[in-house]
Amino acid sequence: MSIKQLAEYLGLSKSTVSRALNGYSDVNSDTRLKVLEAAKILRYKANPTAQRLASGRSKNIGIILPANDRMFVSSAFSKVLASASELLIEHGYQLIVTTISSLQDEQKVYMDFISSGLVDGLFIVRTRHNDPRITLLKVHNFPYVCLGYESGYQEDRFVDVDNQHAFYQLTQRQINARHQRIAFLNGPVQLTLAMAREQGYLQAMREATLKVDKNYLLYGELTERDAIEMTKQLMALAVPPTCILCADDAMALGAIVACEKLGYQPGVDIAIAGYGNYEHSQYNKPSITTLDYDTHAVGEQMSQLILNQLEGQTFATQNWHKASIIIRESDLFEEKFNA
Amino acid sequence: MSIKQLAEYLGLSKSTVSRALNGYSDVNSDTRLKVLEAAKILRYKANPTAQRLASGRSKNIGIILPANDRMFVSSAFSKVLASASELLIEHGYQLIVTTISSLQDEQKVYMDFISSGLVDGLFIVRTRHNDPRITLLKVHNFPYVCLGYESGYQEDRFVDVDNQHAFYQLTQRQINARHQRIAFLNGPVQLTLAMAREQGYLQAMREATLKVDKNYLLYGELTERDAIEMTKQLMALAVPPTCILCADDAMALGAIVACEKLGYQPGVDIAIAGYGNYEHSQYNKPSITTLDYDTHAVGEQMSQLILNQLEGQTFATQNWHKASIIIRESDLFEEKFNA
DNA sequence: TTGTATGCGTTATCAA
DNA sequence: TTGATAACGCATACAA
Repeated sequence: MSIKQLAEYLGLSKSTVSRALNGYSDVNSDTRLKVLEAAKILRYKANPTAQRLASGRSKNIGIILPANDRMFVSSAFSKVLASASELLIEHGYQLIVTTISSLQDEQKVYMDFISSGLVDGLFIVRTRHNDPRITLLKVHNFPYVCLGYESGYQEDRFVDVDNQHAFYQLTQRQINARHQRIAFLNGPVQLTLAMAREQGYLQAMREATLKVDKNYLLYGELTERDAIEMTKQLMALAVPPTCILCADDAMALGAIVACEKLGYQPGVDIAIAGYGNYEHSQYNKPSITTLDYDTHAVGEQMSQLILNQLEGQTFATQNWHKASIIIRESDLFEEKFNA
Repeated sequence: MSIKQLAEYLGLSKSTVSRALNGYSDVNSDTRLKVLEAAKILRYKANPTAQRLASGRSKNIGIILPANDRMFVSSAFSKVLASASELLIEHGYQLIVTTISSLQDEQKVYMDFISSGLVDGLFIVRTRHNDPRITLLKVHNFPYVCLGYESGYQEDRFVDVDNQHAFYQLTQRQINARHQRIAFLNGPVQLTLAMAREQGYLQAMREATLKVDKNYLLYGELTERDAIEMTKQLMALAVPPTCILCADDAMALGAIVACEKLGYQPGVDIAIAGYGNYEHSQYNKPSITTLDYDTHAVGEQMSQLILNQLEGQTFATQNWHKASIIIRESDLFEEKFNA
């Protein structure tokens, strides 16, 4: 069923049918009704590929994720994507996720993707310091929205959790609990989220005039495994910390496991907290104190921002989302910390 | 940079250039070299949309996932997808993931997807009894590969873990440990994976001439939450089980949490095991006895099967993959079980 | 071995 | 308000 057949059936020209279908004003309203009805009866569906070629637009938003074990695994991130997708669908767009393996050249993959006509816009996640992907998209004037922020980002092109404030709060909480030796297991240093979280941590420490031992600030992947290694290092120090903050809940779990193996009891001997409120955190023993944010709102916001660019929509933008502390067992404290 | 410009630059016709680029044999090898070189220099990239329209093929494999919280969250599944994607990329294909919300009509979404020309083939996951999606794809003669199996599936169109044998083994292990009252928290009954796992469980029980109390076989979503509810039911029975097998590790975690809340000590008072070897299972307290399979091989296999259909490739097919038990703490047993 | 011509299913431009 | 006609960028049957 092509537009040609539909036109023949109606005794009209392809162009008239096309205009009627696409809501153009210069078409007789009777004609439009007939066309619409016939389209319904004959179950006519425009071929998206042909539309794309002719119009230059695909109605797809893309996102490129690393094809490794952790591809989709952060449950918080999965929720963000799910709600981003739902809003797009409501507006006639589809989210399409594709993968990049570590063997592929990132710039080339992005370049191919945007020049393929497969997508009209891109979501960029895990933004990095001076992110080369953003440079590329800017150069080619390609619509995008970042999940992540760094100074210089345009207001209408990013959504982020206020990571700095989140970790500022989380650190203050430990300071109020009279911790003095607070370590921070951070994610990869080039990620903007890691930089922001670190800033929040440092700010709180500074304000409390607590010294940050260089050995207390470590970087690794956001995995249990790396956190275990880093925790071992921490606890082997001459003066180990009494509190370990982690860049996400996977690391917090790793820290807990490592501490226990070393004979410490998290939530009693040592305080540990994470970020992201991952599915598992509430069930862990001890349950993990964490930072929670509105994943639904973040996902929606990303879609709204890209639609603003693409469709001239005017969704009100709210770039920044707050994270709030969920107090659980892993950072309850005892007087002994202050010995 | 279109093929037309490239042809003009070379002083050749579009068709010759096209054939040279696409590896046709009826082109002079000198010409081909020139074309290839020029394409490289000028950074010519064929426009996929135009290719698709002209050839009717997209070089994309699609997969449609529910846009809900658990969309990507099983870590085992994420790994499967990652390696499926990697193999596809090696062969010039891309995996594209799109979502379906609970508000959308599934048949319509699948229909739109396959008639859009966006994908050449589809992966079907979470196969169901008499899956209507498969019926649809068969009717339209659209290439697909299932992750999941039910009697009647074609050999070259599915990959699956031998769920039945997996749970047969897992149940036997509990029987050998002299458990007599073994419950099974299963997934949604319409899923083929749930049916197969249940068969394995029943088979082992039957062979051991153990009676399966109807109250011991429950169905729910593969989530911690549902498992918690189901476990409460189980343990409230006049004669509660001494062992709870779960359809996946998320449920196993839920079962553990619920049992502890009720005063039981998993791994001591009660045995619990799961499936999938989720990231978290090894770190839980108690660590979770589970069934592990080669996610990498499964993902690769899916891609190979779809390429066999699409490209006339002849990858050797291995439909069935074995799961093996990883013994951990959650189902260690004590004599008291046999009181 | 190469080139010409046509088609893929739309949208968009311009006359009528 | 409608209809020819030309793109869109490529693939391909057929002719040369």
